[in-house]
Amino acid sequence: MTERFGPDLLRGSLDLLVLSLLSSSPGYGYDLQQRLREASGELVQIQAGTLYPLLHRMEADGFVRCRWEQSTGRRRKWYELTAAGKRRLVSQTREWDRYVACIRAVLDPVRTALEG
Amino acid sequence: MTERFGPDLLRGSLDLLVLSLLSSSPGYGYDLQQRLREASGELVQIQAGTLYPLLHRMEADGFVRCRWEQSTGRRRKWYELTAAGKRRLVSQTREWDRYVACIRAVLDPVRTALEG
DNA sequence: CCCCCATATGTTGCCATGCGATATATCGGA
DNA sequence: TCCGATATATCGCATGGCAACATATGGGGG
Repeated sequence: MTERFGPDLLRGSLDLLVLSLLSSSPGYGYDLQQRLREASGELVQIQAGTLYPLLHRMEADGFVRCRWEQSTGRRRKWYELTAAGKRRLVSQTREWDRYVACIRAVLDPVRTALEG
Repeated sequence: MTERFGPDLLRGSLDLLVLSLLSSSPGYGYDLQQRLREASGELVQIQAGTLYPLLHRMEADGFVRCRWEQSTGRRRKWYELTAAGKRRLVSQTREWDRYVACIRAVLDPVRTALEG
């Protein structure tokens, strides 16, 4: 099994990943944790101590809205994207793409020197 | 002019970028700052308060070696990659590629839903 | 029936690091 | 002479991922 990615890498896109998961369908913390783990091929395992504060921040920023679900067995806090959250997802995705392209532009000359 | 990238994004690849620049040719702090600015199309402007500690860290880790150059006018501290630094560059590049591919894998389903 | 594990959410303190501000010094040109 | 670019360095702040810990409950096996 390949190693997990370090905090410094994750820092750049954890918000975006969660936004993206919520865009597929609403979810609660523990659920998002599993979905991310699965979707990333076990490579991104967001910790509880990271995820819950992150969700709280997003709620404070108005990107998600949440509601408690008590009826069906377990007590769960369901999150869904707001309109602002959807806009955020789009802009964050663009930003990420721009960033990746930019890094590639810096690395590529060296890369060809190394491999070519 | 497009906006600069935030600290959280930079965190994932600043080391790699500097390693990459030094792999092309040795350089001193201020020089690397300019080279990175240029190579990134003005998008990555590493601050002095970021760059110098970063270089010191890399030296402590044995990835670069440095020597003062006083003779030609200005006092400059030239850095070059060590063998460990070159190995580091290769492994960090691979790690970055793996990461980008992983994020893409998570984002792509949503992306097609948004745009397609 | 009880115990343990998975589920579920939360907080606390630690640590790494990018950044703005500040300090210091020198060179060259207006 | 003075100012801006060059050049290196450090300090304190804010951010956020993480391990550890706290708490609670549901369900299955012994």
